[in-house]
Amino acid sequence: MPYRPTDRTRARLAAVRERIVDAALDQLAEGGYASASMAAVARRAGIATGTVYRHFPSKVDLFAEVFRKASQREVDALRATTARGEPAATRLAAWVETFVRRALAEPVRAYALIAEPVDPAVEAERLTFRRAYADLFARALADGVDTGELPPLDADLTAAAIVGALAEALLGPLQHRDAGADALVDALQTFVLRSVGTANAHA
Amino acid sequence: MPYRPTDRTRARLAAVRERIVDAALDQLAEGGYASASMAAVARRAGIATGTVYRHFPSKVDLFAEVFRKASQREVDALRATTARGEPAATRLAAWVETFVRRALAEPVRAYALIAEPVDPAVEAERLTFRRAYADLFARALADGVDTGELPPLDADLTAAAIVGALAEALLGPLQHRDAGADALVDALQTFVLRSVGTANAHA
DNA sequence: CGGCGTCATGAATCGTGATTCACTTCTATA
DNA sequence: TATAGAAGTGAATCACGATTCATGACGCCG
Repeated sequence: MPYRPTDRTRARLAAVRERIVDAALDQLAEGGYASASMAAVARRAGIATGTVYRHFPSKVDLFAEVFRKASQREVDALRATTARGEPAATRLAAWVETFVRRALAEPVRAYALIAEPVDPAVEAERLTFRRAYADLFARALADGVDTGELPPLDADLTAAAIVGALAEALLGPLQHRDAGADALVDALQTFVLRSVGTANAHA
Repeated sequence: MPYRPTDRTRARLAAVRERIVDAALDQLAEGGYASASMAAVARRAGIATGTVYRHFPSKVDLFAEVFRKASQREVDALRATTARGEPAATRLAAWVETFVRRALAEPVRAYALIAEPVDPAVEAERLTFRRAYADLFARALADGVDTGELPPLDADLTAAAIVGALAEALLGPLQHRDAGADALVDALQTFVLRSVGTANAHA
């Protein structure tokens, strides 16, 4: 029984794996998916190309994890801004603001996560990103409908529509740093709150 | 001066060019962008691969024209449903219905036009598609604001958001033929009309 | 320490599909 | 009809980046 990875080794491997995912995220932030070749990711992680394949069987698998991690991070950021008890309108407004400001702060990464063309197989994984958002919104919407705060609506469809609206509305601003973030936040909050039947735009 | 293309020849060349574009559109409808290789388009048009290059310098140029033609066709379909004098709410509701039903009728093509991953350079051209829609909506919104029918809003941003909302909300239904079209139309009309501050969902 | 796997390496391989080009077939004139 | 060029052809070329794999280095156990 000449070999059995020890804890120390196992920990080092896990660290490398994480370094690869982080490198991929950084690469996305810097040059988008187009720049995220396996060679580029490996170089950034400080390892050889082939080593990436000791941790992920394929590029698709790697980016599945990358998108999963990014989704988690973004959704956590939204979650942190409000608690479940607060009025639905307040929560939605806060989420829109956070979503927009975070996207504008990291436009290249946001574009890669939201809309940049990726391989079809990776596209499927990117859906986790949008779905994670949509789920969050859908739950808040359903709560709002239950409490009578919001009028009846299809929570899942509406949530998807909201996510699509935010993404599309951001596409222009993500490329050309034109309008002020404040105005953008304001206009999108108004749009979203109206879309769910809440007139009072600002809680 | 031994050769100079005659009118007859010029017309035949134009016809071939158009046949190529139509073949590309058909290919999109049948197998999406993923299936639309230059060889496949050429085969469908009944010509050799190299011949395509006598009409378009590159695949990007070909698909620029393809998306332009598709956009024109779709936007014309929306335009045909309403006239400029009608109430903004009526027009929006009609457009949503037409948009959704046309997409559901040709899901593969709709997916290719709306969301399928494409080469980055082609992606830029696909924006013409979304932009054409957004422009149409933006003009109607601006009119509605002018007449006082709609509350003040950023017409361009709102139009983009609406297009994004429709596209995203359709993604699920385009893949899995699950819910009924009627319910989808209804929910999206409600969403859109609310989002522009018009409570009376159905004109 | 000695030897058995693992791990890491990165150059070479592979697959894919756009693009090219040497050649053939037409078209339009004299 | 003969000829200069244009149009059509499709197999070969090319580019590109994911993936593989022969080789060397290292960690683990007796």
